[in-house]
Amino acid sequence: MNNGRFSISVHILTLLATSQGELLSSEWIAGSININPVLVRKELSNLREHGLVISKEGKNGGAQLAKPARDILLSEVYEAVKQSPVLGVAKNTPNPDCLVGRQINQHLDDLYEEVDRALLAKLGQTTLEAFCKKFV
Amino acid sequence: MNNGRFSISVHILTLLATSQGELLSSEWIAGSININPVLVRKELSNLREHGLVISKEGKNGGAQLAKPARDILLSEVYEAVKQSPVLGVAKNTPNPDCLVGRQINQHLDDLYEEVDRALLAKLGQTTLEAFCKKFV
DNA sequence: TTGTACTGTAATATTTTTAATTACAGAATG
DNA sequence: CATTCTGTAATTAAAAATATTACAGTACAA
Repeated sequence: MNNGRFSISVHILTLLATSQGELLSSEWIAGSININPVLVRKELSNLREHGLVISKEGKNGGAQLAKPARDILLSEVYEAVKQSPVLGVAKNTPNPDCLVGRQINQHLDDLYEEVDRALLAKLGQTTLEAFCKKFV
Repeated sequence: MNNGRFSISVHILTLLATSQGELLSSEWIAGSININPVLVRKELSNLREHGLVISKEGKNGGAQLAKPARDILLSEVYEAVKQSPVLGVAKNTPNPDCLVGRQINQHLDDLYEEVDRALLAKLGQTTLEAFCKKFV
């Protein structure tokens, strides 16, 4: 769902934020997270599309933050990564001959969107900078 | 993660709540959700352990709510079903030689717990009864 | 101007997770 | 005592998440 990718993106952004604007390579980042560099590049690609990082190709290339850590909210990271509400999309195909079955997906989806808004509000309380300050 | 199971549990409870205390069989419930009856029995088993339903074995057996729908919060359903925070457990095994890698799992877990509390607070605003009233 | 060290991305394979199925013992009813 | 349920374990199948391989393209630097 969203999980692993959120963790990975936050990890990447934390590394970038704590590296004084230096360009970090996907290989180096992958070494810190301990995952495959291709996955890192995929996440960087996504973060780039969402305006959170920029990257430079070629020798001595790598990635850096697109804006100061204090201007990045964790809710933005979540939005960049999320594909569906945390509780998921109601995806069963219930029996349409049943009053409950016929309507449940709609009601669940409504509920899931509400929950997601609460979650975004919570994540919006923390900036990347504040998160990074926890690392001592 | 938690997703499919939460949907299924809410569906089950909605059926029970709208059935006037009648005992519903797992087969019947499975027909409304359109999933395998064994999965329904597994979820019922879990809901029973959490005091939300009671069931009766043998012929003409089935399940019913353990208490009135107005006394069941959706947060209770979520707690009955959840195995880990919505955003997951930080489960990578990052590089301990890296300042960020060494600490990130702890900080992510802290964050995920906070988020989960916000989510529970949100779900705690809705009773099963209120949810059922949406079905017309 | 060419070797080297990167990124970007597609395609494939592997692993993990989730859901479905099969199987059967035990309980309650009529 | 046959029938219709539940409860649960074990197995299989399907789906999703991750990892790997492969390689074209870009930039630097000697």
